Amino acid sequence: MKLSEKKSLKKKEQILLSAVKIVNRHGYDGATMEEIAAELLMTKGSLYYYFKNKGDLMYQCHNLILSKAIDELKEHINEEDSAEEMLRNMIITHIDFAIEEQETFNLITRPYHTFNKEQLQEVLKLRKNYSGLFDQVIEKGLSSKAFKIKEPIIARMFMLGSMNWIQQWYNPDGRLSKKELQKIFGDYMIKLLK
Amino acid sequence: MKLSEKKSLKKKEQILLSAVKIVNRHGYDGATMEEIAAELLMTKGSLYYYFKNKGDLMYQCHNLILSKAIDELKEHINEEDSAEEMLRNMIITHIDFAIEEQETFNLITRPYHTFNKEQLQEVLKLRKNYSGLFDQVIEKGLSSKAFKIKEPIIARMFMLGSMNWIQQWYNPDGRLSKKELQKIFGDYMIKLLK
Amino acid sequence: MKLSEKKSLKKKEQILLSAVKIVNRHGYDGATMEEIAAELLMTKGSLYYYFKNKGDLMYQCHNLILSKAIDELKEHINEEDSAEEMLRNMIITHIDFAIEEQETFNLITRPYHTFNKEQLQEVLKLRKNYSGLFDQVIEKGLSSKAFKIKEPIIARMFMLGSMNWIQQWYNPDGRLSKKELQKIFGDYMIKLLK
Amino acid sequence: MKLSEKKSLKKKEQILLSAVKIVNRHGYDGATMEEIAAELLMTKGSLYYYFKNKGDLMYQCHNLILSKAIDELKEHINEEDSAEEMLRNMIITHIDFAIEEQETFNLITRPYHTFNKEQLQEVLKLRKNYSGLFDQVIEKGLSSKAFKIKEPIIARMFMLGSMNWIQQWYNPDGRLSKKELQKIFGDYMIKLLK
DNA sequence: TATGAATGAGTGTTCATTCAT
DNA sequence: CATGAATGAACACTCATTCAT
Repeated sequence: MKLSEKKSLKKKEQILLSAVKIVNRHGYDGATMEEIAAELLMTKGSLYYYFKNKGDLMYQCHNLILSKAIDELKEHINEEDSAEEMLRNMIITHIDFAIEEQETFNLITRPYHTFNKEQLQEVLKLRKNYSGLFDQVIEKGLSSKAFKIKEPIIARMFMLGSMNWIQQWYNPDGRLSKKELQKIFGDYMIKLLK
Repeated sequence: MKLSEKKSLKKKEQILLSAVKIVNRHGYDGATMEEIAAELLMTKGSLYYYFKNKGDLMYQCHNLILSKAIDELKEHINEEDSAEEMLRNMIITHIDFAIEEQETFNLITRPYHTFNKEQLQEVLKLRKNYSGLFDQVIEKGLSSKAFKIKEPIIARMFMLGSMNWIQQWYNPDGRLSKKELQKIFGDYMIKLLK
Repeated sequence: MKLSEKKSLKKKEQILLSAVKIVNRHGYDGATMEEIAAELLMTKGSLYYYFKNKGDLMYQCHNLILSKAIDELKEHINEEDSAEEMLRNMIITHIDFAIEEQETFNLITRPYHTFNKEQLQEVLKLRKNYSGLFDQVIEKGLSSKAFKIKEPIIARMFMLGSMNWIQQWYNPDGRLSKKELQKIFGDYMIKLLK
Repeated sequence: MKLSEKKSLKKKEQILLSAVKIVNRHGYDGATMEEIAAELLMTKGSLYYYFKNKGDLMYQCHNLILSKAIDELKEHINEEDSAEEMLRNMIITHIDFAIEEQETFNLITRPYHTFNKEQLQEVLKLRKNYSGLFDQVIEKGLSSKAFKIKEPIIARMFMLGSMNWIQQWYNPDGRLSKKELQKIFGDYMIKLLK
């Protein structure tokens, strides 16, 4: 890879991070190319050198965060730990993303409104990937008899839903710290699965 | 009340229902006055005869659905039934709304973006009202020793979150019918609380 | 004239007075049919029974006030009084109208924008009429050698302009009362003409 | 300053001049962004690149003309000339602006309707500035005993009013040329003040 | 590469006007 | 006579997108 290409990639990433910030603040629709560019002291025209259009940029934002989350989740999956341990770690990660990344992690309302066909396909693939990791661990728990549950898929969606909702009500200055919350949610999940 | 006033109220309701439909389709921001009017074979100008502005219309949509939901929930609360029975019924109702009403019931992302100050205040009041009904039943279950749980508020949010998420993945043609889903969710909730 | 016609005329006058009030408050463009009607607890649709359109109503407002002013001016013109006395009285009247009637008496900026061709013609006739009364008195003063001035028409416009401007700066709570103002303006006018 | 900035400023000025033309033709309310843009073969969207909104543009129009007028007035104020000479020159300038710039110079009816709070404040400051220059010269005439007048502020408003009115009746093809008019008005003013 | 500038389609809102009842 | 209701044209404003330099 040439130096110039490297530079370009770096810039692209910078823009992406700036965009993520704005999207988390104002949502996909509320984010304007102007504001994203301003964050980096650029002009909106320049964004089109790196991204085909707004949709593309938005898609890559979501993709970036989602991929990051997948990577972090994978780190918790291994042979040594028990299903319960792994799941508790995954819950911590998910809640971290839900609270910290807000909108871009939001496994969005009406994704077909924000993304085009190809993007949507890719997004759905990633999400399947993401959910699959949870399924995998639940499956492991089931085969080791640690968990007992009839509809594991529904249970997984049940769990993810409850965690995604956190961003609607979480208050950093609230009675419970993020850590305590993660602990409680872990407990509930385990209780649910056992 | 005069006949003409009745008629006007009816029209207002018609518009509201039409708006709810559009909002459920495209979200609050995506809904245009034009499309809402077109649904009723009117012109957008006419909408302003009944509603002060788009914000007002959107607010009343949300208010309408939320109030309906509250009313239905209340029907399930009484002295005879056990906390478990009541809760199961409430879950059925909530899932019905989440699936059927989609966006307008969606206990929205960034409500302060969609609603103005006064509207927001009213909306938050209604939501508190709504959640309060769940809290009430959980409380009853706790005092009758039917439920055992340490953080009832968190549990309630856990439950509501999992149900709100349903609209993201529910597929009417899927393996499980809505009814089956409601049953399973009920079971999970009870397991969680016991 | 039939009773019904009399009634209709009365209603027309009521509307006119209401319209004058609104116009004085918001200007010709700023006045809305809605507000004018509301002032009389009517609905705007009804106004069209009495007036062809907004332009017509606006025109008749101006016409009404202007005619009233002409009538009052005429009362000051007679054989006995000196030109100076008559002029002083006319100044008092003019200033009264300028301050009290504001916009409707405003011998308007861009009348061709507010009025149509025929209306404009009529308005210009009335205004000529109005100015003519001042000219008449100035003429009288000139022939009686009470006044000495070379360009009486210009002088008259000079005088009217200075008085019309009063409504831009007059403050009822200011240092000078309306009466004092009228006196001072009278003095200045006489000084100018002598 | 960079070349591009200079260019931008120039464009801004062009737009301003175009806007002034349109406003003089149709008034502040009557001027549409569309028409202003069309005058320069632009589309209205482009105007918003240079001005925040219509109010801003309108304000800057008025500000521009008023500032220009103040500058020209100031050129007539100096130590050598007599108060009378200076005043005659100022009258010429004022009448020039009143006739040539019409609406934008019009020391407007209901400015609080056209301008927002901050703009209004600035406008009023400029106007005070403007009137103050006249007051200054009158004051000078009074202290040199060239003028004798009891209420100099009222006299100044008397004078400005008479001149502002000129734009209502001035006809370039009339009996008197602008120059002759300016001479006559000067004479009247001096007569008034002496 | 980056930018300044321009565009045009879209959207909410206002309001005079019309008309059946 | 009066009204409720509907209309449609007009207008300010936003914003993604384009493109010459």
